[in-house]
Amino acid sequence: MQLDKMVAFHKAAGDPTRLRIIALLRQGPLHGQAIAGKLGLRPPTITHHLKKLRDTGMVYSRRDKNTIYFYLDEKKLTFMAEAVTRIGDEQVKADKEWQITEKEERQILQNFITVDGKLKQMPSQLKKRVVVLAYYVKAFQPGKTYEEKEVNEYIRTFFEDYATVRREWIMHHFMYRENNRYELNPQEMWPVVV
Amino acid sequence: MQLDKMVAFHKAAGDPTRLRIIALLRQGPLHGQAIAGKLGLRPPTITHHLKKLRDTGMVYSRRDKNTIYFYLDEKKLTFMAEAVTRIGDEQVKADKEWQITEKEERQILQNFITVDGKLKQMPSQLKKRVVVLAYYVKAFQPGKTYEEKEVNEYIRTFFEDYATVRREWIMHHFMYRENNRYELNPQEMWPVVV
DNA sequence: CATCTAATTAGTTAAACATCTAATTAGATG
DNA sequence: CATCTAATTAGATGTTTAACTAATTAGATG
Repeated sequence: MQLDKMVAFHKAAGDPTRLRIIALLRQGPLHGQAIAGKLGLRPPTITHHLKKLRDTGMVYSRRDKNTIYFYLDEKKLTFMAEAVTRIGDEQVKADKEWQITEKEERQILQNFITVDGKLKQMPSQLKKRVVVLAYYVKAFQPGKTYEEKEVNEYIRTFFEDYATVRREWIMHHFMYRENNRYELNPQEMWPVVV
Repeated sequence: MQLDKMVAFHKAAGDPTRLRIIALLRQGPLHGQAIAGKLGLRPPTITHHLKKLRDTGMVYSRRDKNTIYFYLDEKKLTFMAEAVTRIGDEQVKADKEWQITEKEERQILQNFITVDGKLKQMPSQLKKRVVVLAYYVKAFQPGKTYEEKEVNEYIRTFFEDYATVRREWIMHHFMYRENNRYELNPQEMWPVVV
């Protein structure tokens, strides 16, 4: 995540009124007037704050008749909130040989994957491991959720140790787990390779 | 975590210069002039920013001769960064019968713990469970780290299902795990009971 | 198409804030 | 105790921002 996006996120979260809006939306969607009422503020003030929250992507809206409902995207919120705990990692990666060409990528996949698509072994070098993890995770459909069993079964079609692969997908933010179901993260949360 | 502390945290993190300072300190401690040099700013500016970072508790300092080194407290940083993803939970607790007197606490402990200190069963009601978890976790020394084996052994002196207890301690932020070692969190991170 | 509702934009005001220079303080050392 | 180094405080300046009122816009509906 780049610096100015992180700044925008924390600036957005760094205001009592906006934090209270986030707290309200965690309970479920609300429309502007309702928020204004609950907080004892005027509608334009709410618009002002919602604009900042929406700019970060953690809030989105849907219209129903005349009323616009605002929703909290808890996944995005969590991702952005945790980004500061990893700050600098991306730069380190960018410096330290983390650039990768398509040619290199092909080479890595060729080295670790057999002709019939099986993973020979999990690469121990981080960069290579991420390339391999990204390759296999693309089989999942964005937005769809999967049971742990399904995930395990899919992994076993190409690698025996399914627990390791599943754990690494979570660890590197390719997927996340909620209520014991698994779902692909948006690509912008994936580690920066290629 | 209360609202104004969260506001202060995100205000502190909502500035590019301060985020760059956090990124620098993640690599290890630095003194003021070094930070000023790396960021191309004047020392008073760094003092100004460090004051804000220190006020939140995520940065602390140690003196060595004439030079003051600034350290990042990554545990505190992580805790505060993640607090926004749980915002409102505490209020719900505070409303919903979450006040507890010392008398009630004694009663709960008496009900669930035998005379020789064993846990009869894990309470299913959240409030009671937290009371019990807090009681047993106090055996650990603040600041000391423990191997998973040690933790398990201790739990087994009072309850068979050590995995559950260990997991709940982590889940409720009584302890945290790092490099496969366990350590007590500061009490301010514990759930608000008593 | 006139009218209603909810949201947004425009413009104002007071407060907060990031940065700088200059002056001061806190400790260490000869 | 004079002097050095590093950090902090004080004060100034320009920018950002949270809140409001008043005016406008975007859609829905009779």
